[in-house]
Amino acid sequence: MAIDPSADRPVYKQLADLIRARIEQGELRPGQRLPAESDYVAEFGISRDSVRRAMAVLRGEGLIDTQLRGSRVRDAGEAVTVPIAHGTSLMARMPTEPERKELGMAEGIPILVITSPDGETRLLPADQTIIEVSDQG
Amino acid sequence: MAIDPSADRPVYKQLADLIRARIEQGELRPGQRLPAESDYVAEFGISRDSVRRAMAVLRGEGLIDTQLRGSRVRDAGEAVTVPIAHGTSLMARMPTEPERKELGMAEGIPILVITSPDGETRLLPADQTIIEVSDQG
DNA sequence: AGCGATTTGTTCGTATGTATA
DNA sequence: TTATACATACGAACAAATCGC
Repeated sequence: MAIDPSADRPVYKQLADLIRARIEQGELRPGQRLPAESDYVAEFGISRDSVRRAMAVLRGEGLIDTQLRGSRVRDAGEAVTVPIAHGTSLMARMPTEPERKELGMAEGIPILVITSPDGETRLLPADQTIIEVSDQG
Repeated sequence: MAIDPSADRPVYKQLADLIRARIEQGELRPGQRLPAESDYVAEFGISRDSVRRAMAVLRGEGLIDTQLRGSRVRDAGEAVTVPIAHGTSLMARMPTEPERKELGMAEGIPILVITSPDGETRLLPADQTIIEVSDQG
């Protein structure tokens, strides 16, 4: 139930699993503030370092967003449906830190690299984009 | 050139920038072993904590892969071109830690979620996949 | 087969800085 | 201004896996 420091799985991953489950089960809803790091320290008797690692895992998964004021469950937000046409190719990767800053993206969000038949490329934040294959570009 | 602890940018991000530049410039090639954490500690006179944070940044960007034996520059590898047809929709996100383990993926690699017109979904590791829009699925 | 050295993984502690309420 | 909460950075210790001898 709680966290077992003697378990095989590291404490911070156990906590990440626990919080992730609470998010997926709707116990923590999008936009909602998570308890402070110190709350988790007190609740489970673990170090702040372990709590911060757990938060870093969840940020890396794009599940939470941490500002200076605390962490919140990320809102799925409104994704724009982008139509792409025949001959277009597409891939996804993580942005580098400078790219991420440039695009004003949160952590844990991939970018879509869309290459048109003419060779032109677009970078789109994946959390705001749904690709739909259409007849016409 | 080196790392300036008094700079605005955090030490670990400075180191990440430095190593990333070496990778992008080909000074560190795909498959090549990076210096050990202790080497960077000695080279720049920074803490191991900062070095590990820098490595975590680069792992999160999918640029390096760290095993117990050390970190290596990730090989671009062969991506399979997957054709998708009209009516298919697509999005990308980071896998959760359990998903990542399940799919046997390295850190810092997004997954492509492809939904066919019939509602069937496929999960594909983004580093092995290039999407190509074709007439026929 | 063993055994030590290397290297990363985890976890604690402490301290200081910075932004927000 | 004070209190809260996260960000960065140092140090220390031990565990676990791997490699070379």
